[in-house]
Amino acid sequence: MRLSLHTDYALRVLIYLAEANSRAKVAEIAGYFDISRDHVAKVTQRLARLGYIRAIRGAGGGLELAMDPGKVRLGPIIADFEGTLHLLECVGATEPICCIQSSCRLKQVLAKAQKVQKDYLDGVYLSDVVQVGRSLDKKTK
Amino acid sequence: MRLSLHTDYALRVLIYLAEANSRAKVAEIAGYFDISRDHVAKVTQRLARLGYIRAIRGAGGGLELAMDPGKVRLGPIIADFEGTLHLLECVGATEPICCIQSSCRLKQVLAKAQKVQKDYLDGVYLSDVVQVGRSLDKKTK
DNA sequence: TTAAAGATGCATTTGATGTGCATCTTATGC
DNA sequence: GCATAAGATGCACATCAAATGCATCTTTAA
Repeated sequence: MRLSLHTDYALRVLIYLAEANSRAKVAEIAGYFDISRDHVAKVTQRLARLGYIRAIRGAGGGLELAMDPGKVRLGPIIADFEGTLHLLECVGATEPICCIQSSCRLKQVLAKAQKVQKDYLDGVYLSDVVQVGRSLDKKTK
Repeated sequence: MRLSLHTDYALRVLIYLAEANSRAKVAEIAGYFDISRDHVAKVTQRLARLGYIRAIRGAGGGLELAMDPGKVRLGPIIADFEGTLHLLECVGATEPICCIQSSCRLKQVLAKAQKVQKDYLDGVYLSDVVQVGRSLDKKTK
């Protein structure tokens, strides 16, 4: 029931970029959150491939948000970074998994439980969780 | 985001007992679901301690529901078997975990996401997911 | 052409979960 | 009261995904 660290980092990177509102380097973000550079790099690659951020290589490069924070929903980001969202195996299965499946409605209940959460998160935007333009206390220049 | 197998088994045991509507042995349940006996035993111990079922030792013993299926909510069972339900560490923390915590509202959003799911599951009862009195197709015996 | 910055693959570590085994305790019935 | 049925419990090991660090490659601005 816990989200992976990658999801955590993905959200934090987006929040950082939204608040900084400018280009930032991987090393800078990693330093700010005191996380491994490698980790942040892997997360940002994925965020870039998914279209949330732009990664600019070369000197003077860095990362920037590629979308308006008011248009970035949290639900899909979490879904992208968490592989399966199924609470139990049977929820996503088309074939019967357990032998009482014919009678039990657990599957539908769990599917609904996932949906109410997903629906809520789909209604929350990046702009809802940040203070845009706030000046971040940079730890190191 | 996936529930542990113990939670899965706990729910299945309760469903089995509710449908069987009679005393059942650990070995019988394990056989029915084709699961390790040891696993079921551990789950049932916990269910017994939590008051959901009664475990009767000795010859002629077995397990029976200790509560009316119409009064057993799924939410608390899942919460009992899943240690932490916090989507991210910061959600359950009282101390600041990450350095943007002062400004970010991710914590509140994730807490709410958990709550909508929990609220839904709290409104679902064991009796909602079973067909009480249905005769189970016993595999053996 | 050099140096800055991100991209990528690999190898290793770690921790939680799952699994089986051995043994103990309790209760029933002859 | 002894033998047996059944659940309780602790220990050791296996397994797998997540996390982590390292080395190297690619792109691009100055």
